[in-house]
Amino acid sequence: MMFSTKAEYGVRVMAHLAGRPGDEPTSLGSIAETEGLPLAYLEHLVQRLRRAGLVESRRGAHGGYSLARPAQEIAMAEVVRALEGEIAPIECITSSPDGSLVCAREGESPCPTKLLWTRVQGSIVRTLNEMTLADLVRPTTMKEKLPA
Amino acid sequence: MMFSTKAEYGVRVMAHLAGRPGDEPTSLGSIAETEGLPLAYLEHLVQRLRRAGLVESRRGAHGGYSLARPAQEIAMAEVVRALEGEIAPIECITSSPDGSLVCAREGESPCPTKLLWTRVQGSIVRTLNEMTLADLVRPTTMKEKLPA
DNA sequence: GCAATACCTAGTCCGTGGGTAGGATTACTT
DNA sequence: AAGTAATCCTACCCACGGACTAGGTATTGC
Repeated sequence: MMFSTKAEYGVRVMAHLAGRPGDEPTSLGSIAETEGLPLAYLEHLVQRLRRAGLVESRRGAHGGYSLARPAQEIAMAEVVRALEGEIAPIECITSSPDGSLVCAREGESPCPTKLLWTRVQGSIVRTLNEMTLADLVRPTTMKEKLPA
Repeated sequence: MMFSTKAEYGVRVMAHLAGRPGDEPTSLGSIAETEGLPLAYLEHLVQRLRRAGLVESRRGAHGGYSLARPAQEIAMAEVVRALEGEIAPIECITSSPDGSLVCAREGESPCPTKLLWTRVQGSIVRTLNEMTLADLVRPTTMKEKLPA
């Protein structure tokens, strides 16, 4: 697999929060329980989400987490990036501040394989940007419903 | 990074082979030297490529490796799959024999996140299938040439 | 004050990536 | 026949990160 459980669990937490439309925060404990995920581990992940400004927290009793923005304004690329770090298929491909793709292997003859990895990265980032959290909680096209 | 150096190095080896159009095999030693990669490690990778039927080998003196098929008939998805194993963004998403995508988490309520990962996988596999080895050695569009 | 929660730091365990080492086999060359 | 250049194969090693666990501190509601 190419993404770790950090992305998997983290996305599930976000989807869970998006499903609770009330502005009352949801405790991580309840999320961990209903999702069947280890609480202590989720704490790490949700911190990443918080530092990225994707969720807000309220401490103390009846505290918990809630989305920092409406679900349809949260691109999945942000979520995955917050959880996994920069999205790059291989190390030598990273995106510079201006958004263009850079090959880290500088002086060398430009890797003939650069074209491949840039395209792969492009397609990943594009699909991740096209989807928002809202698409997860109420899927846009449900045509591929599983047969019995 | 989402793919390991297995994919990176392996693709470079394939691109190297594609650049040597003669049917004389190329020794791994010379590839390792010109590409600046560790020979002993490449030996492992190239075995995967061989077992996948992507390269052919000739043993003994003046032996080496050559492409099993013309470069334009080798989809990069095959290469990456041979090197990295099944292409799946996360563990629960895998492709069944008939090509459809399956969520491993069976009885459970189908992960609401499935839609996300299937799309991501779909876009990766699609771009990887659209490109062939030939595209790497003589890129189709060379517009994004690096500035001095 | 007490309980429930978020927050923080540290540490553990284990698999895998990224190699090395060393030999066995095969085939060309002389 | 010997030597040598290569593939092939098995085994091993080490460091790093993923996937947690543990234990404490700070904050808030009741």
